[in-house]
Amino acid sequence: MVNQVSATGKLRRPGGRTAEVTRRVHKAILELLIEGGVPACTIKAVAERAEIERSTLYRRFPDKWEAIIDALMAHAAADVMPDLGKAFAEDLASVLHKLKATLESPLGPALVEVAIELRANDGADYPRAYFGRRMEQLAPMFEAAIGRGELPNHVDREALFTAAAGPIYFRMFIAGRPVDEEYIASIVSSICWLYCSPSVAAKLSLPARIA
Amino acid sequence: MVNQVSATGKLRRPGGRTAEVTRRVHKAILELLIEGGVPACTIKAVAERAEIERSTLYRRFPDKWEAIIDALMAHAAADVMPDLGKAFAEDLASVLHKLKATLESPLGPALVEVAIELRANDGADYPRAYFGRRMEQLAPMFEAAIGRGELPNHVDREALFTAAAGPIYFRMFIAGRPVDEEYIASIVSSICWLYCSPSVAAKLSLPARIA
DNA sequence: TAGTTAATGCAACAGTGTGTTGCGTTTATC
DNA sequence: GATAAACGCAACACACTGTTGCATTAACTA
Repeated sequence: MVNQVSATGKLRRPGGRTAEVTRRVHKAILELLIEGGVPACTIKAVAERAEIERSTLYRRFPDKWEAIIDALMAHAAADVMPDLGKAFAEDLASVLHKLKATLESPLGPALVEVAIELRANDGADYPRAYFGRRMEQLAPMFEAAIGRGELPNHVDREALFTAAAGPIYFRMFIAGRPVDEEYIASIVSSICWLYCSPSVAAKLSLPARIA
Repeated sequence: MVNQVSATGKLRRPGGRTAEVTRRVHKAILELLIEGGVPACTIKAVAERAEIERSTLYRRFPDKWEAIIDALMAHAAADVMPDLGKAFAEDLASVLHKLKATLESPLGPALVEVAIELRANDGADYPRAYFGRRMEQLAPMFEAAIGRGELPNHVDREALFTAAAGPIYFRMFIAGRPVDEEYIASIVSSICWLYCSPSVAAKLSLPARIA
């Protein structure tokens, strides 16, 4: 009788119309997040944009945050990283440029806001899952660098990426300052200086200890 | 007639009862943010906690975010940094431990949430102001380190602090992972390795290029 | 292909938070 | 002490959330 999904967490008729509804809901959520951020992404607005009923959304998701998570995880799963280049420094710069572009897009603040909101409420499950997905996507970059001998086999990938991406998030959202080419280049230099093998680091024109 | 403050931005009778109302509002906002984060910090709840009228809040602040900014800026202004030690690495570690404690407190997610929310809506004025205030508070630490010869005179203080604090924010809120003693120590080592003068860096037992 | 029922559409409802306004009262300032 | 700034009070309109009962459609399966 009750159409709730919470019991199993999965729909028992995932095909056809249901799949179409899911697709439209994801599309509507992402569009609304891009257009007006989380404040614009209300259940009512999502339902209208997706041309479905509000009650359908409430029967599918416990609250709007679960719906947003669903859409963002699907979006992340479909996302692809930049093509690999010839050197780790080059690849890392590409990844950070892509990150900058994402965070500067209207979807950027929404991504961060969702992570913060969910951490404050329901723990860190979503951030961990989202971050884990991102690390998986970065695996080819790390493996290529290790294959070239630029990074040691046992490099702490998460620590490296955190040291690279953390300052970008911080500078953009916490410090409220722009992230430009030069800043990204300085991050790449620092990371390589700290993590890459001596032969790679030696080639860097890093004005070390002077930043 | 209309009691609005938005025109000048300042109250024309800031003393006595008005000052008491301001004090109670700030106290109520911080308490509510600590107890239940931004979701708990509604205009209604603030008014009840501060034992004032809702309309008074609406006449003072354009919206609840302005009220929250007011309370957080006052809180930041009254905040003090840890006492200075004998070495820059020591001081930086103290600051990062304090940051970790703040971010792990119930007020932590609220601070980030406010920064994100405001950046998405009204630009980056508040994050810049808040960050600027924090940098001012860190000035003694930098000047002491420069005085000891540990940091060069022209060190980019904002870049240094961003490289130190950014990964902590990222690891805690974006990656959803805990920040422990060891991680802070590794950050301090990395920062000193990158920014401190060679004589200081030489003393560090940083497992460089191995993380 | 037909039957079962999961999934959705529809409509009404209660509850809560936001933001505004008019008017009377208190009190800070000169 | 006079003036009006600031506040208290009360009522209002509006938007979003979340729920529920019943009708309708259509996805699965036997």
